[in-house]
Amino acid sequence: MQLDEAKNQFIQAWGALGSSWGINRTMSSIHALLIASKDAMTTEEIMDTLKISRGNANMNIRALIEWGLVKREMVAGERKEYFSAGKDVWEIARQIAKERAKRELEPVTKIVADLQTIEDDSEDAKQFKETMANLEDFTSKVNGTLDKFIKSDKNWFYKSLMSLIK
Amino acid sequence: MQLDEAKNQFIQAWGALGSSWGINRTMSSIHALLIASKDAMTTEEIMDTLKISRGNANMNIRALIEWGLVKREMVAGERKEYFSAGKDVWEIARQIAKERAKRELEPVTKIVADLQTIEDDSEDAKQFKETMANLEDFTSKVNGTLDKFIKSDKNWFYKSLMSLIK
DNA sequence: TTAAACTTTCAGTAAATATTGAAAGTTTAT
DNA sequence: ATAAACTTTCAATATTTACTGAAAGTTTAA
Repeated sequence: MQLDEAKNQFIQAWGALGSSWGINRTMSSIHALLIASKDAMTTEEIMDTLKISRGNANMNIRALIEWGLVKREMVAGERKEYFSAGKDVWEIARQIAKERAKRELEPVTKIVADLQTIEDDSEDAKQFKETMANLEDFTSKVNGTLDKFIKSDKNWFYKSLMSLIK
Repeated sequence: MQLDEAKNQFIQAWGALGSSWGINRTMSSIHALLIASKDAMTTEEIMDTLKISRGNANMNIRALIEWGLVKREMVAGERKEYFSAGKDVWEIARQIAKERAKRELEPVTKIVADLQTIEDDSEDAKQFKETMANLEDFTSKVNGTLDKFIKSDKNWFYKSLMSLIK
């Protein structure tokens, strides 16, 4: 297999993975392309390689920057902007976990907490409240772990995980 | 707040959460409805409550059953099928993790392993292989943890998690 | 067996989401 | 100040994904 072919397959696979987890295909593909590339790339190069429009490239690069997965780089003497992605997989996972927890888990946790305040003592309501309480307990534990993970350096998490999986 | 209103909000929130994680809204809503309901429900009741068509209800109920999140129940003397969802949040998380890892993580892991076999010793290729190796290491660790999680009883995971987050 | 009670399928349609590309906006060098 | 080099925006459009509902299929009781 050639390097180019390998990169290509990686871009495909990463793009598909993203899209089945609710991240748009182009965003994941650009991310994959930058992960697989040694050097930083310009918008133009990204457009050409992935055969996407300027607008699409621009929007998704910006999204990746917002997620903290890609950063802008200036090359001395050049007017263009260059983009690169971190190669540290732990860091990538951390960033993704952080963003998604913030955007999607937190709002639900808030609602679930509220829902336990209903005043109704039917059997049905009792059971509902119990389920919500369990759910809150669970999400707060997940969040707690994520928080530690997010704040931790790679080593801390690595060690904990190792001891966890023995 | 009334119980019905609370259930409603929960259904909305759970549905939105699912859809931002690549699980369709109806599927998550039905799941939420069944989690929030003390008794098992028929297709008819689900259709009415969520205002969805028969076909949609049927397809998503079947998907939930495939995922192991919902089960059919027969009520003695009744011809209709009743459906209910487990209320144990740990079990739910376990089931979801298991299904998604199988469907979406495994294929990528396989590809990533392959991609390290390219024969090319440019700097660029060297770096690419290194990134892929890290990625493989990472996913295998995640998978290992998931496996333990999936096979474990609630207690095992609870204890491990507690020690992890201290 | 047959007909009522129920479940499943699927072609057509609707809704949500992503993409394009041209125009507007911004920055920089001279 | 201005024009070239570049970035951003957004309305129109294409693509993907989900939903409907009627028809076909299945099961059960008598």
